[in-house]
Amino acid sequence: MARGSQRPVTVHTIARHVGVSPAAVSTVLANRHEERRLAPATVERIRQAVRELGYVPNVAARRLRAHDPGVHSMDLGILTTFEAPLFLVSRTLRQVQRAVDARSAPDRRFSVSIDMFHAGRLRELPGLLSASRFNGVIISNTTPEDDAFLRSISLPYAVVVQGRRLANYSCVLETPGAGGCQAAEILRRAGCRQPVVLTPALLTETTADRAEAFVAALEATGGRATGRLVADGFTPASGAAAVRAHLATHPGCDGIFAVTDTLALGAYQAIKAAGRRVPADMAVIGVGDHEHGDFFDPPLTCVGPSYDRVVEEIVALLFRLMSRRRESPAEVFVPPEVTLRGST
Amino acid sequence: MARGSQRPVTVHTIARHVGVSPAAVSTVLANRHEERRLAPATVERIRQAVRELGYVPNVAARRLRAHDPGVHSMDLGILTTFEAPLFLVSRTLRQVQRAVDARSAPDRRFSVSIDMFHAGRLRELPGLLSASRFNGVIISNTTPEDDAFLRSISLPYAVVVQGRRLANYSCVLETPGAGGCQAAEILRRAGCRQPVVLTPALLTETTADRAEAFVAALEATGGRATGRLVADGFTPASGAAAVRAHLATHPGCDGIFAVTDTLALGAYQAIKAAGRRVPADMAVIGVGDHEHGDFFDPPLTCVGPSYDRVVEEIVALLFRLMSRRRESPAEVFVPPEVTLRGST
DNA sequence: ACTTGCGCCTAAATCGATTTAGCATTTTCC
DNA sequence: GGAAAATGCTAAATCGATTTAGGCGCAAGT
Repeated sequence: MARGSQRPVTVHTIARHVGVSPAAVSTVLANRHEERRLAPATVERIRQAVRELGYVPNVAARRLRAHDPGVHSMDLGILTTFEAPLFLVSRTLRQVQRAVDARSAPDRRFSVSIDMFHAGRLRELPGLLSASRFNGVIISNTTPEDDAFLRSISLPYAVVVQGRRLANYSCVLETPGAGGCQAAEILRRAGCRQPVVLTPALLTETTADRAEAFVAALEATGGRATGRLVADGFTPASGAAAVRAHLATHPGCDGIFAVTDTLALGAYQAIKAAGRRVPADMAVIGVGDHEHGDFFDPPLTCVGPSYDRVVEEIVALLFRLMSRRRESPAEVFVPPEVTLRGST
Repeated sequence: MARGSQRPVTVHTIARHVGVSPAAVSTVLANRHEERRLAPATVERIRQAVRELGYVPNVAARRLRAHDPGVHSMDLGILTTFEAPLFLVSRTLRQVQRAVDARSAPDRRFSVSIDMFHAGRLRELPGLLSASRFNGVIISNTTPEDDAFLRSISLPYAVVVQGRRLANYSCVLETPGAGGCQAAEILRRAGCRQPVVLTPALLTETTADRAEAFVAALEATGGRATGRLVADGFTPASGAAAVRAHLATHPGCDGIFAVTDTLALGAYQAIKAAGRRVPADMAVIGVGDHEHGDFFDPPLTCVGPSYDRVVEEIVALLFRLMSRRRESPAEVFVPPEVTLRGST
């Protein structure tokens, strides 16, 4: 990459412009000109130059300088896409924070932040490759492009990947195949004859796996070839649209497995709007990734890993990686649990 | 604060320990020992020391060094509490990102992250005071303690505060009093005789204002003294518990104004569980801060500012502050809008 | 005249990691 | 045997901001 040509405006630039030393500029920027007795006229000239030249402080430099050598500080990141809903991320964050609070000490500080990238463009996240932003990260909601990118490189710090298997990283994910099978089983027992799976167009590895396992399980138990509904996005609105269209052409449909809960929420609306009832006319299963699935009407039956278990594993793994340097990558599978509620 | 005593493990520490130069250590850490022809034995000794001494790279130093002087980079932060739900924050982030994407150029890069603090402990957020983390921030969901802290200091960079008025900062908030009045008016028109307001125990300035304005408006229009339900937290479960208890003792209650939508969701459940109907037996109003209010059953009537408008204003203000240094603080009020849906 | 003190400012070190230029050896090759 | 090449490493500069120790000139005090 070609380096930019214009040099940035630094304290030196300003100092030269005004005809003082960088020390004077720094003093003014920190508002310590009184105690260090700079002449008011000088202060004003410096302030003027700062404004005119559009000075922007370099946070990395400030941080390096301000850094207390006696304090270990660790920067942790939770990386996810803009496109994904944040419920899950917020639970991850809370757990990470709990872990961090427990481990913090006067000489050991952590900072945790959520950074987002556009789906498929993880590689553009600044500082990821140069290892100049984080000491450890949790990566979730990646698309296949992002996965390919991750596979092609090796990040030189602690990384835990959530929801997919990448050979060179530590991963935590739902036991492959399990969720889809359980959903198929529940719908079969509920007597559904024409169940379908509802997925977003953009699949992550986990959602794709759930859908495939579901279809495979149905076929294995002698079910008929079931439809596969594809919603435009992850939102309830797109879920509702997909279900509405399906019901119009397939009135016999009597069961839906939604691979994300927000889609299930949309399905509810379309089903009710079509004059049907959940679960009497149609059973619905979600995966428990919506914070408030229990407050859906009726409460949503789910098959999916306990998210708290998943996050616990992730956090434990992350801290293990950070303390022992160079542990070989681990794979942790969390089996999905069945939460039977009112929708089946 | 006393500085820690132990010096951190740096490349120098390792270099001294192994008996090589820091350059060699750095080379190994970057995995460039092949191209720079370090002896395999040396590489192994360095790796060993890195592991033994528990080296943790200093990200600030790396970033400073890796920094391309031709590229302006701006670090933006969205600061919020752990306790607050993330729906809103994620919308803020999306808007900020859109603004940032539009302004990015080869010589101008932004990074946006969400950083969280414990309610009331904003002051502990690392780098906030030393200005060594962000070039600009959006602060939301602060508690009165945090507000007091913010009032007592002056952050030397671009700051926009959401949802409260602080004299020395730029703020964007709902027009005070408006939301509560509108809610009262809607419930009055719906013929409610015993409306209550449902709030979490921990109030932000905005939620407190809504509740107060609501009670005041009811009293002003000759309504009777109305109850005030206090839920333990923000969750649907705590909302449901509060409403359940209230209905048991006040069977005549026929309207609820919930100052957050998650509480409204809980209210729905308690109402339905008590064998009542929304809106026939009881009207419910929320504030439109839940992403999926339209998919509640029935869809939730809301009075609240268009969140997108709020965020638009915030983002515009933030970028104005960052480009023009030292603009005097602005206050922007966004009037709440009424979204009539099925719950009233 | 000589110190003392004040007002105003600067030089240089520092934070930690990385890279470029280059220095000693040793080996290879004609 | 001597030049050229390869091997294995280091010194020092650099990124940008901040702080400490201290310098220089001038006025006041003795």
